[in-house]
Amino acid sequence: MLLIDVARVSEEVSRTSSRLGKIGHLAELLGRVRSEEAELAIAYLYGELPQRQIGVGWRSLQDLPAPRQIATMTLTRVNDLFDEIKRQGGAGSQAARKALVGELFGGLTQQEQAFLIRLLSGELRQGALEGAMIEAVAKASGAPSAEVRRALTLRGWLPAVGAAALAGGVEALRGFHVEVGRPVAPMLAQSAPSMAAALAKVGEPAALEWKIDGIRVQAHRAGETVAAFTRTLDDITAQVPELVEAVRALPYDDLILDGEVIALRADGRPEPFQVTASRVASRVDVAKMRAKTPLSVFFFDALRVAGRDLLDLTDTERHDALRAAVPDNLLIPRLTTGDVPEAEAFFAEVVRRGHEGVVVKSPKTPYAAGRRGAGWIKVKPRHTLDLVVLAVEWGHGRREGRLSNLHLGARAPETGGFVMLGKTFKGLTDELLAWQTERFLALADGPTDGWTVKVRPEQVVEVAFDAVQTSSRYPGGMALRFARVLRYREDKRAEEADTVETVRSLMF
DNA sequence: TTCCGACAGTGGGGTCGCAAT
DNA sequence: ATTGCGACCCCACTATCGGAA
Repeated sequence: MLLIDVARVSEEVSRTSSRLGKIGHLAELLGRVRSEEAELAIAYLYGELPQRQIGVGWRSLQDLPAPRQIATMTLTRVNDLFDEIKRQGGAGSQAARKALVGELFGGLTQQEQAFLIRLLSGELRQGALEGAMIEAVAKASGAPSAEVRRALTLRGWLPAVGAAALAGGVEALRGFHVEVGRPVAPMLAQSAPSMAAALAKVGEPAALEWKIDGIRVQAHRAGETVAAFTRTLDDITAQVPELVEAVRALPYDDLILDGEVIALRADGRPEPFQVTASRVASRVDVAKMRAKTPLSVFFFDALRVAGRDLLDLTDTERHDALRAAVPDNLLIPRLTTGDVPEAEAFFAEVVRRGHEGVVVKSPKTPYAAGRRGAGWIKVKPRHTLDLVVLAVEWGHGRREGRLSNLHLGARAPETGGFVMLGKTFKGLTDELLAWQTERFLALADGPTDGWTVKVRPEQVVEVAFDAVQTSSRYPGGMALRFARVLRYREDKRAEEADTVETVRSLMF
């Protein structure tokens, strides 16, 4: 199959607003792809590469050769070039990589180039990704989408599942099973603004668990072999020897457990997320890092114990199996209750201990792998500040032509100025986007680089955030984590905004 | 007919490792 | 030695479609 066929379908999908329409276009292409190229077609059409990454990002996609008129590039040839690009390494590799990227793009038409740029920069922006592709595979293969989802849960790579479905239908999908050593897409949590809201969503009684601010890890053990995978299924076994040792010491040798690794201080309180992230990301001298910043591991779910798959069991049943396999000191603290005051006391205690919040779990739900199911609801405390908008950036995509991303500043009374604490684009409705575009154009002040519009510091905005963290990027040495807009404060003047000192007092 | 679950999009700060400067 | 880039860790929130109620 030619790349142009895929690029054309992608464009068609972009133009179609109906979700069923998008699925139809995708399925139509899957219906005519040769089986050897099915995996490639599926991957490219939902924004993935079989290579996962090839070391080419937005910067490497500048200054591309002129397009050709005639489309001749096949999917197989694209894949071969991706392989070659990925293999480049060592001194001079950037030049070699650039040459290969040039060779690839020099063989493409305008439309194909545009498609590959979007694919490689991770922004397909066609309104259809994995969810739509699952349905398209189901439609093209004649298999129920639930079967496709199930196989995907167990295999973790949709192109492989899709190719199997297209070749062998439901029968082939049923051939996928849990394999120790191959990660399962982890279940994710929705969020709620309060414990009461979370309990109401779940329906009481619920299991409450500490939410600790570390790195999600899925641990596998087959015999004496242990492996650890992140949320995106990357193998980080080498970076977490503490986990490997802990799992190897368990009394079962055929296991898949779900948990979190985190760096704790000597007094048991959590280190800031940055410390845990630094430790887990370090690959060069793990032993040295470990001596300085040891990791603790805590488990909260079990997908397989003693060779028995637990995915379809209820939360309660899985937790019983977990407790049988893991000693108490490796378990995330948990309380089952339907009582709101009791739940709120639990929440307050978790926060008092310095942890991130609570996950409220429905006792009856199975492990909804890869989904943000209603079975898990996270609740976190929320801080707010009244800050001043210092500048605004033009938006992309559906926000094109709107001023979108706000630069936020706290008041610095001693200088009479403002200190930037970060940016946010979250929490804005279309109505608010329209309003702020007009408002900030009216406040525009000074030269613009065509991207960022500086404004007179007069507009106060109430911002919610999770924490203040140390920052080497911003002048105050601190930045907001997960900042989002709550509302504009038309009743407040900039001189009444929160100060840098107030923000500093919120750091831990 | 209305409601709500699932998805996709729009970007945020921080960290590491590597190659180029 | 420093800087830029790619990849990946954490992520919140809104709009939209279409099936559920």
